[in-house]
Amino acid sequence: MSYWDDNSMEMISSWNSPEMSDCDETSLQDSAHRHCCSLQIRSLTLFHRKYEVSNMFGAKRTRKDERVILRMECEEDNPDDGFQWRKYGRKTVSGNSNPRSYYKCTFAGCKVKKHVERGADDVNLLVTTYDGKHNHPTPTGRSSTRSGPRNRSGFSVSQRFRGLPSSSPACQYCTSSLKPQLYMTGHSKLPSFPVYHNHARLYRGVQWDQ
DNA sequence: CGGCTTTGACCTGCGC
DNA sequence: GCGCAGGTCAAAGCCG
Repeated sequence: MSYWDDNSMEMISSWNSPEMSDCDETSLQDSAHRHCCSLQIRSLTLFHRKYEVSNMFGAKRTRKDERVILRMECEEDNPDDGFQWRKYGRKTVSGNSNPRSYYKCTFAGCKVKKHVERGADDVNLLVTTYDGKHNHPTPTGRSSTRSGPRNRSGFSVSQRFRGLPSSSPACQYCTSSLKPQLYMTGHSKLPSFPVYHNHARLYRGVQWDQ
């Protein structure tokens, strides 16, 4: 890998196990697979890389300390990453007919935000951008006074699969070579380009299994 | 009733 | 300085 720090080491070791697959319709119906995927998304939140790469798009935007962009295939609009988010906005951005949703971490005092959007040419491609650094550990469960999970959009698979063990058995679907791909980190604001599945490889700062 | 999403309006930063 | 686009706010409505 061309970059290195303690945090990234933690992230890399987390990502290498277990395998992440492309979440096709069939595999997403398997609860073990969905839980497996959610664990790996959670691992990504441990990754905080210092700003160190140039902005290849030439955009001159205000820097923020931490930004991580995750690209993956998933049908969930808001897949579980281990934290609880509250949706505060939704916007259609130029170049992408799919709206972008904005979320804030609901933990008291935590100012981490993220936004999620679908790929312009592939609705199964989910691009999640994290802004900031959590100042609290990953909650063990969703803090909610409600007795049961809700079905409305924005709630994660973890609520539905909370009963699964934290170390789920090997996932039968997680054998694909396609992994969720972190393709840009440390940039302040997203350049206004549509997220095309076939072109994302050009923009990634980090590519898995290279 | 509390906490959530939705959604239009507003704010702000950047490019020209 | 202006216009555009991204990001945020907040009221209204929904749901358990």
